[in-house]
Amino acid sequence: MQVLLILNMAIREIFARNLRQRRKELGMSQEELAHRADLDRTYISSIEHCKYGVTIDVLERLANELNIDPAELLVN
Amino acid sequence: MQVLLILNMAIREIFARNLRQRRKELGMSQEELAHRADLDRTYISSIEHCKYGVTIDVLERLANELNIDPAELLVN
DNA sequence: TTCATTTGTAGAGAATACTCGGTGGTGAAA
DNA sequence: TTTCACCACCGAGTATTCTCTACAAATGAA
Repeated sequence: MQVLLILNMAIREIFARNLRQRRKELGMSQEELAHRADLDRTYISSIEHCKYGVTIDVLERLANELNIDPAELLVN
Repeated sequence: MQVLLILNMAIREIFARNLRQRRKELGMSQEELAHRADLDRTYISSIEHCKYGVTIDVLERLANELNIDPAELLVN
């Protein structure tokens, strides 16, 4: 049952969870990540709350600053 | 040299190449893929030509119809 | 060649991503 | 308590994605 729930998790949630987790792993604030990826601070907060479906361009910039492969941010 | 070029390929191009390759592997037309993913046909053509940076929501729907993991469409 | 299928491209409009300025809340340290 | 760093959220505006219609070029089979 738990498995099914995880498998059905929408991609926004997967991305949000991976983003926040990786950001915290690096001890980086939303503000710092936003600045480095040339994005707005409030936008980082928004996507970590699944408010928007980010474009792959933004995903790439975030992955670059998080020293992670873009695809990694989408794996469940 | 070839390696550097591939590594520097923008994510739109990586996605475009993977999408077209996987679609053709399944013998699926742009029209059929568009219909199944509930997208416009001309839009499929556009993204295979890197005209837009797709959202992860669209990426997910395409991956679903191509029987592939969303992350796979972003691996180089 | 001829016909059918598929694909490329352009333009206009609707939908949504993304920016920007501000307000307030939480928890930890002084 | 006060201060500070970090975060959630709210409009409102700008930029871009995505839809739709139309037409033309390419491709392949008969």
